[in-house]
Amino acid sequence: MARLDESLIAGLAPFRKLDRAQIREILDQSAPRRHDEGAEIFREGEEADRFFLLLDGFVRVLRTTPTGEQVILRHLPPGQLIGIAPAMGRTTYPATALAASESLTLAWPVRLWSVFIDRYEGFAAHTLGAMGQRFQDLHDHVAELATKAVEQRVAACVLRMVNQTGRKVEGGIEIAFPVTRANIAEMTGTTLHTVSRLLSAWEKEGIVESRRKHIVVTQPHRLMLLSGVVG
Amino acid sequence: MARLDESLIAGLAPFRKLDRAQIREILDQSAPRRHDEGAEIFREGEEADRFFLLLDGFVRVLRTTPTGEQVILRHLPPGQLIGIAPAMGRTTYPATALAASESLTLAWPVRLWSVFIDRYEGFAAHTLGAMGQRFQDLHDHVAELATKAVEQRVAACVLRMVNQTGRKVEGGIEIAFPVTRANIAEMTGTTLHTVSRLLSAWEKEGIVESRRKHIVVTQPHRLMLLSGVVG
DNA sequence: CTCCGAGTTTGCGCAAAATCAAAATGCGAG
DNA sequence: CTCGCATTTTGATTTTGCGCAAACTCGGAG
Repeated sequence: MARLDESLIAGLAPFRKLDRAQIREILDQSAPRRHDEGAEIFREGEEADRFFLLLDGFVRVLRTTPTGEQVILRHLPPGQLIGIAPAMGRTTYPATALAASESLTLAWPVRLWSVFIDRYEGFAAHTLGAMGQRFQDLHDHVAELATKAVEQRVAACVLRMVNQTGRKVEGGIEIAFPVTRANIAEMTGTTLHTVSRLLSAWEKEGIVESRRKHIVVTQPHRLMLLSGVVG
Repeated sequence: MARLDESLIAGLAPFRKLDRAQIREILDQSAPRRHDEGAEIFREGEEADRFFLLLDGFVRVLRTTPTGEQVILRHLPPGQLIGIAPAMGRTTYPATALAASESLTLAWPVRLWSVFIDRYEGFAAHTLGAMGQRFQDLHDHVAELATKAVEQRVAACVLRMVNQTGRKVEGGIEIAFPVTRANIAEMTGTTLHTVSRLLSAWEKEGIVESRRKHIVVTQPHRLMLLSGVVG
């Protein structure tokens, strides 16, 4: 539990306004869970009977199309509530959540949702704020897919991951969780072949360095140019 | 105001659980507005100082990219609350809303939002439900853009409009608000040329009929096949 | 140490769709 | 009725990026 304690600071954003006793109350009702990399936290279509707080690690939210392809909708960093579909009146999860890296969550039975909303000040506001942010992201994502060329999309995708989760290392900024070419392809609506070609080209240009499942951006500003956020 | 009265029945879904006196109370605080086709209801980036209930007509929600292209994110039918970003902690509107056809809205100053939430039972639940639905739609939209080929996307887009707003006419189902080829292109991330070619081809096949700004689907099941919702 | 498999790289040809260009068609205003 | 503009259609050309195929590389299991 040393790991848990150390994660709590980062992970308790939704409960920021609460006092120590209230936090204890909430934690006492939760079940901590550890998820290996790649493990399924919940699956699309399952009965939505729990919601989670991501304490540590990263979660990939994806959807499987009727024809079997997977689309990665979003990555979530620690501190986010996940699986909150039931709060929006859904009885089943609308997407699947996988641990993108070894992760730590707290899980609560869904009936506690309304209790939390009623009892803890700031909880509802925090949730709505998070939903607003996710709307924003989804709108961006749609706009990007609809207007940008493949290279721009991939550049924007890498930048987004860097912004959300980048950590400084010598020589650049690295993405803090394992990402394969195929993952990036699933996010950007292209193929792993194309992603591989682009990353190779960028590596030749000195814009990024990548080992397997692992990307370091050495010249973020040049990626920004490619992504077309500026003229 | 005859028009308004007649619209109220359809438009008051968010207040379904209220009694007559409560509805009167709410209406008394609202300002009705008429919007011509193409008129702007609110604009991306503006201070979000009001929210709206769409009583009649259809609203197009769109976003303008830094490079000037427009992306249509969604169409909203009567009965929907729009401009509810402030409820999610935003101070500015995250997208632009245009009247897709002549429309009628009620507008409230944003400070009433929390009053409504506190005072009227079912209001919060209705809002959350609507947000859940929009998340679902956005996820679908992303998945569609990411995995489907152009013809499938356009087919799915036409079907979506038909499902949301279709009205039966002799010979098929028509989309109830004006849509141009360019509009469809903005929704599906393609060009109006391609959309035009597809619609022409479908017309030759007898799947749709279209005059300008106006589409009637005569064989929905064949569009479904094209959209790839089935194997 | 070697084997194996997941992940990655690369080449080539092709089909889909964008772009360029131009004409045709309606619709509404005067 | 006619003009002008917005919308739509269509053709020719070019580009993009996907599908297929094959090879390579790294890292871990035995």
